[in-house]
Amino acid sequence: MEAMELDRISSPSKGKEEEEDKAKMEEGKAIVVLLVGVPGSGKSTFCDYIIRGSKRPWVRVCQDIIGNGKSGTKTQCLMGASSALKEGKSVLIDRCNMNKEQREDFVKLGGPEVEKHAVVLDLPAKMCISRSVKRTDHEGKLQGGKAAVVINQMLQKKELPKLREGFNRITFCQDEKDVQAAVDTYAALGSLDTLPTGCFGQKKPAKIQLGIMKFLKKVDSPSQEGSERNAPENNSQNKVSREKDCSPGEEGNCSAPSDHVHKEMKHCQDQEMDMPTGAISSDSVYTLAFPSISTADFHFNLEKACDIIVEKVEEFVNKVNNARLVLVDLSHGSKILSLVRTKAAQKKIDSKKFFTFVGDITRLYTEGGLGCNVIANATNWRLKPGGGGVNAAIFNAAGPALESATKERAGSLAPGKALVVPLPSNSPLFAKEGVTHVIHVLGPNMNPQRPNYLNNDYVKGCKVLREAYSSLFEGFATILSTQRGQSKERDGNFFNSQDQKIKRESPYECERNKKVKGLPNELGNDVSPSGERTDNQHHADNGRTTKVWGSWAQALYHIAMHPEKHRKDVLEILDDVVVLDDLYPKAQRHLLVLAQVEGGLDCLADVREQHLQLLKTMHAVGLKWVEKYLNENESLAFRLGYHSVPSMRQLHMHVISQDFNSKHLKNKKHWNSFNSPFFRDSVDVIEEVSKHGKATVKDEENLLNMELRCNRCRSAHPNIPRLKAHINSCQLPFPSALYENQRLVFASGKQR
DNA sequence: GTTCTAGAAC
DNA sequence: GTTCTAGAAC
Repeated sequence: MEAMELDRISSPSKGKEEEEDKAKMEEGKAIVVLLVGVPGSGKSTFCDYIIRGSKRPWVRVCQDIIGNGKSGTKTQCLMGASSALKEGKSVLIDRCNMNKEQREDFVKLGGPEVEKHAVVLDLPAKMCISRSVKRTDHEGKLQGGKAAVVINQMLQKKELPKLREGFNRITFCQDEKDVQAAVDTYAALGSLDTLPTGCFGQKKPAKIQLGIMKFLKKVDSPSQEGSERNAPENNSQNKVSREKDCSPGEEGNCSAPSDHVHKEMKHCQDQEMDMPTGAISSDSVYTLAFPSISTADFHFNLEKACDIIVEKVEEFVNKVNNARLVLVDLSHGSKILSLVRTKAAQKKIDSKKFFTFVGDITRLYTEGGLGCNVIANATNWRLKPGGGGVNAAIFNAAGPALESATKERAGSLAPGKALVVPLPSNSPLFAKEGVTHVIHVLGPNMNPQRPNYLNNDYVKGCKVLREAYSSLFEGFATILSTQRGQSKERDGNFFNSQDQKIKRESPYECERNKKVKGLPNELGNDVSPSGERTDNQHHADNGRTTKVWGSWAQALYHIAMHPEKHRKDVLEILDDVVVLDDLYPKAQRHLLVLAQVEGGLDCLADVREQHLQLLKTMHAVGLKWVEKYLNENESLAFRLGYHSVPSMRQLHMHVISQDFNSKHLKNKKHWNSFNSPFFRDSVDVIEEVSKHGKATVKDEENLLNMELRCNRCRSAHPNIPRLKAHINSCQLPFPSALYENQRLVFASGKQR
């Protein structure tokens, strides 16, 4: 009797209709849905609702009753699921499935023909415990006081599912609304319907501020505040970065950065690569791995090729943040890698953004621990598998999915061109390696045995090779501009990407819109509301970032261009700077020193070595005003600096007193824009530009969103009013770094 | 009920 | 950049 093993609830269709449904099933894909959740999270109810309302035949496999109505084993569940799949039914796996090990055999069920989904019922522990404690009729006999102990133990070991375990789709439910939405989604699924792949419903990790609230309730009393005051700044920084490493939904239950990062960093030490310690973790960085183009089978001169690689890499890395390039070669003794490393070091290319790596480009993640979203393929003009080198390896590793996806887009490729191909999710390269795109690129050929032979014409050859790398990196840039702006529907979870902030109502639309409204992305190219690039509005020229500035963001630009027309608004007009009070001062004294240059010097990212003198002038003018203000009120202290990513166009330096006593300081962004690394001290900017020809900008969104800490004692505060109340009276010294290098300017003889 | 935050609109 | 305001947090 089936009911003994499987809690089968058939579709509402009966007789003839059932036959029809069965026939349809043979065309559509069956789905295995693994429920993931502790007892009391509502897994059984979830299944019941789906089965009750669904047009698709479902079978619920419940470990609690699979042993003749009693608790059974995982193997019994696997067998039950397998036989249901053979009948063309979709399966709901109703067991806790709390860790990867528990899930892995289910993910293999039915092979690639069967879709594997996970639905995570990540409801508040309190709720699950209270449900379990109350119930008296639980199938698994887990009820009463025992439930609380078991649930707490399970939660300690909780391991949220990842796409890389082999799931096509993961839905995270963190409240009843989410659960209802997931039920509706699955219940509405007809036999032929499929659901989009990727992670859905992940929300922001537990807010840092919540933790602070709990903390403050216990310790925010005058007598105890000292201990917090003494907390070194580093601790707070570390705390934030660690919490950002949490998987979404972990609610502070995280322990360490992902295994992947460990693996990668360990690998860095083992491998022949110049990736420094402290390099950007792949958690947050889009990575393109590429082989040397044309130097293998196409016999292109190595020296010349290396020069071009370094030249093109330099161009690209100057344009982007938070993306990196990796030159990959199979051979440990690769001459090309060592040449490129040397040249890159000479050019002082940021080794966080570019490094070399020895390994198989098709197994960078699984064998090398290096997560790469995009890989480049040195292909042939027919865009076909074969040839023996990288091209054969990539087509082979990616399976037929890549070949057909490529064919859909182009039939051939000219030398110097590149073709971006999104990798279908059924490609093993996507599933195992986390590669979302392959960029085919064709370089110049110096091999008489191959097509398009250039007969040693290196003038033309170098031109084509340059073009090839430009096309490749532009292709990568296009991926960045769309992937960054849009949701991470496909690859959102593979490398545990940061910035998984998704809104409640319509996660993907909102995320996309937010990016449009927000700061420019790394290339300075915004994304239109439809998610497409609007090239008529955005462009990058000569490495300078550009973006569209709203009308409200133009005010400073107009003043800089025509200061004489704004005499009433400005304090001082000099040859190349204009000084004015900030219209909404965030402190007792807050003025702006505005660069009076034409040609679109809009922000710190646009600053180059040629602007060094201007930066020094701006600093000197700022100091002159500071001196004046200190004469008026010697109790003040000042910082001079820039916002990493300003809201207003035209390079401007803030000169701001550190009291932050202002009615205009209203929100977290205001505070953190002056009191986190987002604020770049002018002295540091000048030093960076004179040493490296450009300034560091820290434009991570989380900097503006980080917890609120006193700029003197670094104590944490739950909200702006509380912070303001605190800073109003805090007299402790500023963090020591501010006293170095004259970052903090105060009246001589006065220790602030 | 009041305070506060954060997203949308400008 | 600010203002407005819904709704979350208290």
